[in-house]
Amino acid sequence: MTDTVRVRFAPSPTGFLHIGGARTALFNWLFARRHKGAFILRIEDTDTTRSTDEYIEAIIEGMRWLGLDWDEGPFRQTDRFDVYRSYADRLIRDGMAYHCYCSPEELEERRKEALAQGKPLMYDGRCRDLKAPVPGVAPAVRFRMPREGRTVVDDMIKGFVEFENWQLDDLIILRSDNTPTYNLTVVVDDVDMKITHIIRGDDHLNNTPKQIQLYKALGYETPKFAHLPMILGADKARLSKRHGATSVMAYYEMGYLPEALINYLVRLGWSFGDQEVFSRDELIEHFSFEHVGKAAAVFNPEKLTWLNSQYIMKSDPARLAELVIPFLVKEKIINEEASVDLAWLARAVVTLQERAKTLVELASSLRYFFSDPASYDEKAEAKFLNDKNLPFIVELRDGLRSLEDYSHDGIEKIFTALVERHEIKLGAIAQPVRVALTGGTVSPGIFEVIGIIGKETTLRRLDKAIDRIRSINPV
RNA sequence: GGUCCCAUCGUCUAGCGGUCUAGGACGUGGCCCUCUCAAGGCUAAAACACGGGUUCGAUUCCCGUUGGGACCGCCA
Repeated sequence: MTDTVRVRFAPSPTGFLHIGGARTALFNWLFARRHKGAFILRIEDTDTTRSTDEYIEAIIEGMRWLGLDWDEGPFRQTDRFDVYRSYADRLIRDGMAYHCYCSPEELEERRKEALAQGKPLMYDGRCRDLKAPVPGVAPAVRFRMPREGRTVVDDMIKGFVEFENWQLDDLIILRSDNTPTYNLTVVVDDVDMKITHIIRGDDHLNNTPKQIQLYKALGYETPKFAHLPMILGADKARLSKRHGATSVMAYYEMGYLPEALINYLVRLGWSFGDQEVFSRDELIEHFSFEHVGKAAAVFNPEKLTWLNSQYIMKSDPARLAELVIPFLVKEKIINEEASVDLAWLARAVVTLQERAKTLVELASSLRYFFSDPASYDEKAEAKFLNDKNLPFIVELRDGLRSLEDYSHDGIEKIFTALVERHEIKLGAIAQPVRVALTGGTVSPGIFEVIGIIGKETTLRRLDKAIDRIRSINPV
C-alpha cells in the first residue's frame, strides 16, 4: 500500500458507545496506527430527530476512556448539509436521481402488502420515469439504481460478494424536507475525507453494493471494505440492552480497566496464534485483517473478567491506587474530601492485586485498611473469636506491643515464636487474628495486613476482639 | 418472504490437504502449594453440524441440507 491509509469511525449519536461500536472503532484505530495512517471521527447525526449532543459527548467519553485517539474531527454531518445537497443536485441533473412523490404512508402500506404476499420489500419504482412533478407534494429524491448487471464487493474479510443490480433498491438520498440520508452522506463524506478503507460491522454488507453504485454515479473510485462480524449475546442474538451492560462506560463503572476491555474486544474476532494477552504496542504491531474471523462471536463476560484480573495483577500499584479512589468513595469507604496517602494506599493495593478481579472488588477489599471492622462475620466470630483462642490472641498482642522491629520479619517472628511454644499450626493463630483485624476470614497474608495497618491500629483491634471475647465468655 | 453472511470443545479461537490420537485460552472438576482467600503449577472432561463429491488422502477445497445471524426505513 503506497497511499496513506485513512479510516474513520462514524457512529450516529442515537445512543451510548456500546460494545459493538467500540470494537469497530478499535479495529479502525488499530488499522490506522498499524499503517501510520489517519483515524477520523465523524458523527453521523443526519437523523436530527434521534441524535443528541449528550450522546455525542457520551461517545467521545467512551473513546477517550478506551484510549482510542483520533487524528481528525469530530466532524458533524449536520454541518455539511449544503455539501450533500449539491451532490444530490448533481445526480438529479445527470439523470442519476429522480423525484419521488410517494408518501411515507403509501410506501409503508405497500411494504406491508408485499410482506403479506411474500414478495420482496422493494420500492416499485413508480416515480422513476415520471414526466412531470406532482403538484402540491414535496418530493423526496431517489437514486436511480441500475437494473442491469451486478455489483461485486471486494471485502478484506468476506472476500468477493456479488449482488444482482436489479435487486438493489432505489434508495432515498434526500428526504422530502430536503435533508440528506445516510446512504448519500456516507458516500459523500468518505469521498471528501479521502477515506481509503471502510471498516464497519457486517450489518452494512447489504448496503455496500448500493453505495458502490453511488460512488460510480458520482464518478469516484470505491475504497476498500472490511465488514466485521457482529458481536452476539449469550442467546446468539445481536448484542443489545437485553444482554445487560452494553455501554462501554458501564464497564468503567463495574471496575474494568480500559486495556482489559480493549484486549478482550480485539480477541473477539481477531487472533494471533495462541496469544491471549497483548500490550497496545503488540496489537498495533500484529494487527491485520488476515487474522480476522468471518463468524459472529458471542460476548463472554467471564473471559473479560479474567483478562481484567490479569491486568490488575500486572498494573503499577501507584496507578491502581489512584484509579481505585473513586470506587472507595462510591463504596463509602472514604469521604470524597478525604485526603489519602497514596504511597500507603499503594502498599495496601499490592497485597490485593492478585486477589481482585475488578476495581470495585479491590475497593471493597480495601475497607479494613481504612476502618476497624464494624462487626465480625458471624460464623468467623463463632469459630475463631472464642475462649479457646483467647490466650493466644492475648499473648500475640503482648508480643506485638513490645515489638520494636515492626517489620514483616519482626512480625513473623512473634508468630513463629508463639506457634513453636504452643506447638500449634500457624493457622490456629493467624485465623483468629485475621478475624480480629479484618472482621472476616479472607484477607492477604496476615503479616502484611498487620504491617500496613500499623501497630497502633493492630493493637486497638486486637484489644477490641479480646474485650469482646471476655464479655461474651465471662471467666 | 427476498438478498447476503456465517458454521472447530459451553464460549473465544489455532488450523491456511498429510505434522490432527485436532492445539491454546476462559469457564467447570480433581490434585499440589498454603496462615485464609487468591495467585501459580499439574491434570481431567469437552469440538471439526450433516450428506454428497474432488483427491492417494479431507477439519482444511466444491456442492447441497440443516442451523444461526444480518439487511430489506423519507434510521444509521
